[in-house]
Amino acid sequence: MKELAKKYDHKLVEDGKNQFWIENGYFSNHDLSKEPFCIVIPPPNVTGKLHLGHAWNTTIQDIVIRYKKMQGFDTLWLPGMDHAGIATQAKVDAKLKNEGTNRHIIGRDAFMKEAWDWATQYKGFIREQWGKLGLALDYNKERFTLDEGLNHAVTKVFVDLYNEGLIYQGERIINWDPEAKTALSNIEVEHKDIKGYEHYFKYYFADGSGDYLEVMTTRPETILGDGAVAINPKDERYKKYVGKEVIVPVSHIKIPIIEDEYVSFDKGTGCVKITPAHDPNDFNVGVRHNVPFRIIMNEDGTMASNEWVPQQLQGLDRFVARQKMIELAKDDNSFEKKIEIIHSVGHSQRSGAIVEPFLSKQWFVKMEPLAKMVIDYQNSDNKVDFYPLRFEKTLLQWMENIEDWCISRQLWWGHRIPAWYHNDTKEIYVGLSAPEDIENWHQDEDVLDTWFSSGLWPFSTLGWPEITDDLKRYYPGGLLVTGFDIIFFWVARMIFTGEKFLHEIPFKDVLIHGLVRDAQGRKMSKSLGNGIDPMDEIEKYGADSLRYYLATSASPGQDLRYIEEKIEATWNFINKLWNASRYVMMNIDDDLDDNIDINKLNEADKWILNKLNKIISEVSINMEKYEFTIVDSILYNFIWDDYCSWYIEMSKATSSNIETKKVLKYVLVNILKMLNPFMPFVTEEIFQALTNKETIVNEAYPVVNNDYNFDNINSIDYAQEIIIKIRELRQELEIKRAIEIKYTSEIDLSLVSLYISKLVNATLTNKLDSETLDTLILSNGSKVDIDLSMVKVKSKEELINEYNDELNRLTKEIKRAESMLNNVNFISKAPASKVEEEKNKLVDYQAQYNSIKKLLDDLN
RNA sequence: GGUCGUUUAGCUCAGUUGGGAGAGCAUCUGCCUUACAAGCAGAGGGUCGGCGGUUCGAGCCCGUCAACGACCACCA
Repeated sequence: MKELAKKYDHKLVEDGKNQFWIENGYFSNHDLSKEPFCIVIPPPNVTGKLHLGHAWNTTIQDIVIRYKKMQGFDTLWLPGMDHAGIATQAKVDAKLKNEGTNRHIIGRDAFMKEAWDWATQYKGFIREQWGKLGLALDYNKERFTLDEGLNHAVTKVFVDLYNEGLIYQGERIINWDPEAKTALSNIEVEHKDIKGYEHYFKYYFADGSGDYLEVMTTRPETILGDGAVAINPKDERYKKYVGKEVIVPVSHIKIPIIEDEYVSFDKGTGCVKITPAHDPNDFNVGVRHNVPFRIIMNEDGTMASNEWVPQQLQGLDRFVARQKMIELAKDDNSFEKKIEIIHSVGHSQRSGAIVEPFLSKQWFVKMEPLAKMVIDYQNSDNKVDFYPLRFEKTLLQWMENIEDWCISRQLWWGHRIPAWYHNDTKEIYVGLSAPEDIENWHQDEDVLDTWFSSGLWPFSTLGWPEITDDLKRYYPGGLLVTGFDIIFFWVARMIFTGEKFLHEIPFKDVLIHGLVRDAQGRKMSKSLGNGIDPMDEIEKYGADSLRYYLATSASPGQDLRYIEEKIEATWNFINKLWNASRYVMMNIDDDLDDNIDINKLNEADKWILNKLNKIISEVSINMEKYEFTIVDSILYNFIWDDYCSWYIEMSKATSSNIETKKVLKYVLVNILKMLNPFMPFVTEEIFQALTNKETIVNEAYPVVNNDYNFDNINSIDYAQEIIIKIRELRQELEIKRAIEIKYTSEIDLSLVSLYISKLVNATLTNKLDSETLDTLILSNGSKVDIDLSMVKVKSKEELINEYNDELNRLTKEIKRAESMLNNVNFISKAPASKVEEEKNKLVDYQAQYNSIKKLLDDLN
């Protein structure tokens, strides 16, 4: 038998094990005779290293995969990474800038090579980190969202949706990121409350009367794009001006006053500048009233150089231009005032730049029919089950109010849009491959939103659109695990693409977790510098500690506050397991056979086997529901209290008994198996040493063994009551452990007295001569006398007080039980088992009461 | 404005079909009892945010209020 090191050293334990699992193909050899169970990993971005959120997310998946494997499924956990369009391109751009160049200088091909090199490097980092975490991934099937196969899937989806009219090209106001110089989808815009100003301008009437309309804007630079001023048709204040013209401040062009229901009375001044090319609402008004679309800004957020923009403003950054506009308006007496406000402003999720509403031609996915499909699906019996359930509502509400999805991005790093334009006729061709007379065509320069390819991940990774064996076998998957922050970005899109193209939603269950926060409850972020590198924590506490801590510290859907003391506590738990295992191994021989003869078991053996059966059943139920915090409390209490503190200690009384040794080992093996999905490294180490088997990962999950159900093991409960009482007495009366204590009992304790003797050095005798006794009333009311003649005993008053306290407590309990049992409604409505339970309690309480009453009467 | 979450011991959090309030850390006391002092044994500490309702019975279900937080929408 291998030996365990004297000290638990997580580094020694974890070193090499992941490599061992991979080399033996434990997670990549697939037994096709078994039922398949598949999880696809949420592909991390190739932009950086994994953070604690990734560690949490992947640990949960790993636990489920390992659990399912032990349950006899052919599990596939498919790894991969995401090319992360904007994010990666920004990183590579920054790198180029550092090297004194940029992507326009080096050109598209050279840039793509740089980006691929970047991606390859970061894929390596990520794989290394996955290895440290010990993830049961099948690396043979690893994919990347920009792989050729996945590109094939992306193109096919684009072409099919285009041919069906669900993808279209349109000129619209989109969210423009002036820093990344690309369009964004609505959900890539984060609204933040920031300080700004309401600026009030005077729009003088063109008739030279000197009168004016007051117009408010938060973005004065857009005044130059104004094509009209609108008022509400029912607004009596302004109705008379409709049809007249006003003069735009600074640019001094004339624009008409129009009426539109869109304008409200109570917001601003009731007069709204209409800037169709720079505001989505104005765009709609502009279309209705044929207001000219005047683009006054460049793609980088500087002011355009055209007839609408005065010379002094051309080329200025939009925010500089904003101030300049105010100054120029003051000069021509058209600036009224500004008022400071806090308002919500859209920021690019990736670059952080303030998003500019921008008129531009982009590709869109028509969402309504797709969203309806998802809603219908969730109303069917086949629906995806969300854990926790409330996130289904989040998804559906979004689907019900969905807007079309802008999918084109003005980037290079991504899936090229499969659209070509004819050089002469301007005709559009959309297809799986380029037109044959390619010299007459040029391809759309843009790439697709990263989430377009991520949205196909559950089947593109399995080879779709080819109908591969993997696709047939592993689609749809069993579970998706992800954070609530990407339900819209990712989960929703996988659901409708899966339903649309494979007519089946890509997973049965969706398990949603929250965010990892710092000890103060703040988001971990670069700007706060409060991020924690999971690799540092693994170095300090081991992957097992980190995994167990993450998996068991928050209930599903809740955020997790990272508290270092708690991961220390987890380390202590593993250390406890380690030492208990050492004890077991020190006491059993290599040739111990595993067949337990139930006729030779001691009371404690039966007791722990009973408990083990009970917790196996409870743990299994909660593993199925992903309730890992509950699994934790069951296992933790069983291992630390029942197994270590009670059973191992009691087993020392019968340590030479061969059946006890078998039970010690049997229970430990089952513990290791139940802990294995959570802490694969240390359980592997102990299991190998304990059993001489090759690995724990192919073991079957524990099941209830009906041979080990024993009735009436309550003598151990009585023994525990006596042990606790004697420990209290020793503490209170300062009786050293070396001094033996004698006691007598009304009930037969012959089967358990050896444990009491071992644990608290107390001996069962037939009769006590001593006059100085303390008496314990067991939970069944019977009496145990404890000899205290060796110490100064309690005074009569102290005893009377103690007994009275006890009687008071019991009186309350009896009253409570009686009132319940006298309640006709309780008897008739409560479950019979509950009524029975209360009756039994009452009998015990009364027995205890009578016994103590008698003691008290004897004293008096 | 809409939706959702959180509120339980000093701190961080569990508590899932409603049936006598739990853990870790912290605090106090006593122990190196040969697996474990990163440990063992004991102790103290909570009218489960407020109010109302349903129920034989509510931390748990319903209503309402409050505080904190998240997301969505709007923002001339």
